[in-house]
Amino acid sequence: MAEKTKTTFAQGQLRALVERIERLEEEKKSIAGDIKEVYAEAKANGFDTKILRKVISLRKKDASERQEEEALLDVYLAALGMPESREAAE
Amino acid sequence: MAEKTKTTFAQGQLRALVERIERLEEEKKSIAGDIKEVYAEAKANGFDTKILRKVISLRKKDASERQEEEALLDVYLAALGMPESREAAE
Amino acid sequence: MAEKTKTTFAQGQLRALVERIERLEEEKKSIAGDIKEVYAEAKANGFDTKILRKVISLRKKDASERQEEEALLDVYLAALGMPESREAAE
Amino acid sequence: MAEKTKTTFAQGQLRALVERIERLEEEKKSIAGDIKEVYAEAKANGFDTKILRKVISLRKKDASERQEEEALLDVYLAALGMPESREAAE
DNA sequence: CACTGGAAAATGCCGC
DNA sequence: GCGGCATTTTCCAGTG
Repeated sequence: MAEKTKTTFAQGQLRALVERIERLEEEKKSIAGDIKEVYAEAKANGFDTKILRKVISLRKKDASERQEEEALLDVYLAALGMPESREAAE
Repeated sequence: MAEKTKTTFAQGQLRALVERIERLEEEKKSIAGDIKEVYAEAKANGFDTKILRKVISLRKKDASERQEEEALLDVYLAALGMPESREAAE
Repeated sequence: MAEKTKTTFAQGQLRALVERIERLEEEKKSIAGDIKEVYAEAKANGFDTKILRKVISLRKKDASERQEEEALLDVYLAALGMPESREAAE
Repeated sequence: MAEKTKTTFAQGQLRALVERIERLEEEKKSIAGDIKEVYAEAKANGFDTKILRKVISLRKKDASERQEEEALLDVYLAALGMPESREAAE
């Protein structure tokens, strides 16, 4: 029966998708826990975690800003017909 | 010079902490990307991602509800002066 | 001078917005204080505030669960191509 | 029956407390909604709400607190060899 | 007074 | 591109 086969197949697929997602979210959560532990350790060593978080977020911002610059640079280089020129600059 | 040694040590510690955190956040982000990919794949196979997300969140909610029930039980037991009664249930 | 006028106008607007927001946050804070007082009064009358808080949060959760169910229903109806079917139920 | 009277009284009290708290939380929520509206209006008038929020939160913090945080942040950033990183962040 | 847990705020993400 | 929603992060009050 074609319909049933299709439905069954879709069910199996769905099940597999849900499992994969839940597995990945599990991993993500676990890593989040690890991060928390590192902050706890930092605090135990006398660091101010609030400031530490700010430091991390500043560095993140710097990085993404740099990425933007690089993306823009790529656009300019591409416009000049020099698409791979800046590979070496990394 | 003791002070300088201490400062240097703290610097090294800070550096190490920042690196560990950033490494872990990298991993977390990568997994988030994987999850996104699974949703994309689901969509490509004809699944409605909005519903799929609902399914995932419902299952998550069921899990947290169970936890909430246990927390409530703890509160009630504590209120009855039986703080450790359900230790064994863990 | 058009530019200055525009700038001045924007300044006045900004000032007004900030004042309105700060005023509202003041009110919000005041109400939070009232809530605190009610809990204090409850405690003075022999109620266990921890349990009281649980009760409140459970009732809140029940409410949001109802909403969640309706949202889920919407998603399903939409998936079945019946986007406005339950408008009347609001 | 004294016990029953006491219990009934407590029930009525509890009910009243719960209602008062829920009423206040309702008001609080309503004001939060008003605040959201003001931000929406600000955005509609061309203001960057993200910056606007930052303005509000800066005004909330008192000056000396801000100075302390900034000083400590500078120390951390200097330890990481990023002395100028936070110029732009404010 | 430090810690934990829960509320509020902020950010990011998805679909339209 | 934006508005709304969900997640994440931050903050704060209560507790021991």
